[in-house]
Amino acid sequence: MTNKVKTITIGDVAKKVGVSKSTVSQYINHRYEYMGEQTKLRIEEAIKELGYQPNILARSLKQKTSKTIGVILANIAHDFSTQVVRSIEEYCNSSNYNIIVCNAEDDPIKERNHIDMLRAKQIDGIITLPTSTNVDIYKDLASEKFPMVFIDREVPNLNIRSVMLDNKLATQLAVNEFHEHGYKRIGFLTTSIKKQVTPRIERLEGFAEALKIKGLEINDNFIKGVPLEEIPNELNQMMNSEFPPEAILAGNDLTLIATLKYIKEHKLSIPDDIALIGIDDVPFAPVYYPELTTISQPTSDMGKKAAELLMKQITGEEQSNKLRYNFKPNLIRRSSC
Amino acid sequence: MTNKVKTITIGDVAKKVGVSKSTVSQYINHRYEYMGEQTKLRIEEAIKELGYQPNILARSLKQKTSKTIGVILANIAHDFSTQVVRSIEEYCNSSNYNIIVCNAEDDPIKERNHIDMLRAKQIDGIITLPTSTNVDIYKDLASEKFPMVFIDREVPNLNIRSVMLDNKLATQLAVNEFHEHGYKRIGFLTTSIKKQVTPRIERLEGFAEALKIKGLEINDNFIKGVPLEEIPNELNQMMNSEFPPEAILAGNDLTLIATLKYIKEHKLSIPDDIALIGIDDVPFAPVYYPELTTISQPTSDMGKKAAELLMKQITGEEQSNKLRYNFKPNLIRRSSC
DNA sequence: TTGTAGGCGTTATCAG
DNA sequence: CTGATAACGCCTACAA
Repeated sequence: MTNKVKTITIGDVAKKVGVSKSTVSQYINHRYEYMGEQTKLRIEEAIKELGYQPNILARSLKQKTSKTIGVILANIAHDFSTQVVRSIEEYCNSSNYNIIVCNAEDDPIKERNHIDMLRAKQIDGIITLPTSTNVDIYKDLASEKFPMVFIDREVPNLNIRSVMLDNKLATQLAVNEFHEHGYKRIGFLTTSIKKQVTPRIERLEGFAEALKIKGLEINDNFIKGVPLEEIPNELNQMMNSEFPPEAILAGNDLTLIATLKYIKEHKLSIPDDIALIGIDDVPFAPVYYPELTTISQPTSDMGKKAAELLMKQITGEEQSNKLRYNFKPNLIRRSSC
Repeated sequence: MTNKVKTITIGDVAKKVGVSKSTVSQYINHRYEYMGEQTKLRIEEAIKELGYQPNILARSLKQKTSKTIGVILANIAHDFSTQVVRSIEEYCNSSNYNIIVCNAEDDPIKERNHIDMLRAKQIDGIITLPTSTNVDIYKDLASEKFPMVFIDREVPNLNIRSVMLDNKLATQLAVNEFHEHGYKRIGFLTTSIKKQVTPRIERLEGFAEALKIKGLEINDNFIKGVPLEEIPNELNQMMNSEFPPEAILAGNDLTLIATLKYIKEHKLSIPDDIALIGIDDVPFAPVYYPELTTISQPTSDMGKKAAELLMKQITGEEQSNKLRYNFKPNLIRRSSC
C-alpha cells in the first residue's frame, strides 16, 4: 500500500490549540462572530503547521449536500459538449460548486451507470446533454424532484427545465440562406438517430416548413439521420439519384467533416457542385477553402443558463414556471453557400 | 428547499427485512458466503421496493478511499485533452473508478483550487495534463507519496511518473519531412509560454538538432512560443523578414488554426508559398485543401497508460522504477508539405 | 448465520 | 465566547 501520511483531522488541530473540535469547526466555516481573536489566530497557525485540510466527505455526509453537480455528456467528442462544459464549470465554480463530468459515449448503459454513480456520490443535481433515446431513466429522478436540467432535450410531461437551441429557426436560417442563393434541392444530414427526440423533430419541422414557405420540394430521401459511419453511404445515394441535392445542411460538426470528406473524395467543388452549411461553428470554418457558412449555437450562454437554472433548483430559489429556455442560433455567412 | 424524498438508508432496508444493518451491508458488498438464501432474497426485494441506493460518501469516509480519481486539464479546448480524458475514463470505469475532470483554463490559480478541492474530496489519485509553470504545487503531494501521474510534463527529482510524447522525435520527424521536400528555412510556432517545461525544451532541442544534422540554419527569430493571440504578429514578423521561413511547424491544434488563418488572410498558398506541418492530428486535416500533413500523438494509448500507472500506485502493485513512459509520434504524410 | 457496538471526520444543538 | 454530545450512513470486528 501507499505510505499515506496519517490523515490529520479537526481533532488534531483542536488538541494542538487546546480548544474543542467545535471551535475549530466554527473557524473553518468562517463563523468568527463570537470567537476570540486569540483563538482564531492560534487555530489559523495550527492549521498551517499541521497542513490540515477538511474532509469534505465527512462534511457532506453531515450536511447532506456535496456542493457538487454532475454533468453527463452524450459524447465528449462534439465541440458543443466541451464548450458547454466549460461554461457550466465556470458558473459553478464561481458559486463554489464542483462538477463531475461524465461521458456516455452515446451508450445508454454507460449513461445509466453514470447516473447511479452520481447519485451514490450524493451530488446535488445533474445537467444532462443529449444522450440516447432512453429518457425514462429520468422519470424517477423527476418524481423525486431531484434537481435536474436538460440541454438540447425536452421530455414532455416531466416538469424538467430544458435549455434548447431554437432548432426550427436553425434549419430555417439555413434553408433561407440556401434559397437566397438559388439552391432548390436541399438535403439535411445528421448523426442523430433518435427519432422521437425534440431537436430532431423540430429541426425537421423547421426544415420542411421553410422549404414549403419558399415553395421548394421536400424529398424524404434527402433527409437522413444515420450513424456517423453511414454518412458517406447516404451521401452517395443522394448524390447519385436522378436529381441530386444542390445543397446540404450538416446537422453537427462530425457530420460536417464527414460530408467534407465525401466532397473532397469525389472532387466536388463548394459551393458550385454542392453548397454547404453546418450547424455548429467549427473552429476551422473560417480557414477552410472556401470559408464555411455555419449556424452557430450560443454554447456558452446555454451552459451558463443551464447551470443557473440548476442552482436555483438546488437552493430552492423562486423561479418561473417556464420549462423551455430557447436560445437563438446565429447564421455566420461565409462562402460555402 | 427542494422536497427531497427522505433518504432511505441501510437501516431502513434492515428494518423492513427484519435483519440487522450488518447483514444488509454484507449483501451490498457481495459477501453472501454465510448468508441464508432466504435473507438474501428478501434483502434484494426490500432494496428494490424502497429504491435504496448506498451512500458512497459514507462508505468512503469509513474506508478512506473514494474510488475516484481527479483529472486536471490545462485546457479542455485542446483536442488532445478531450481525447486523453476519454481513454482515461474508459480505463478507470472498467476498474470501477470514477473520474472528476477539472479544467484549469491555463490558470495556475484555478489549478491549485482544483487540486485542493480534489484532495478535500478524498480522491485517490490525480492525473495532470500540462498546466502552467508552477510545478512546485505538486511537490507536497509527491512528498506524501500521493498517487499521481503527469501527462506531457516531467518534473525532475520528484519521483513522479510521466507519460510523454517523444517530443524530440516529433520535431525531428517534421524537420526531416520538410528537409526531404527541400525546404531550408523552417519556423516553429507554439502557444507554450512555459520556457522551463520539458516538452518545450525537448521539442526545441529536437528541432535544433534535426536542423543541424540536415545542415540547415537555426534562426531564433523563427522559433516562437507565445500566447495564441500573438501568433499572427509573430507570423507577420517572420514572414516580413528578409529571408522568411518557407515552412512552419505548428506546435498544436490551436496554433495550426491560427497559422492557417494568417496564411489565408495573406493569400499564401500551401505548400508553395509556405509549407506546413501540425503537431496533433486535427479532425479536419484530411479534408483541408490541401490535406494537412500532421504529427499525431497516440492520445488514447497515452491516456490509458497514465490511468494504468495511477491505478498501480493506488493499489500498491509492484511497478518498475521507470519514471518516463515515452510514446512515439506518428507522421501522417498528406499534402501540406 | 446474524447482531451489537464503535468509529470514520464533520457539523449542529444546546448548555455553560 | 467555548465545549460536550449526538448525529450523518456505512463498515468491521467480535460476540452470540
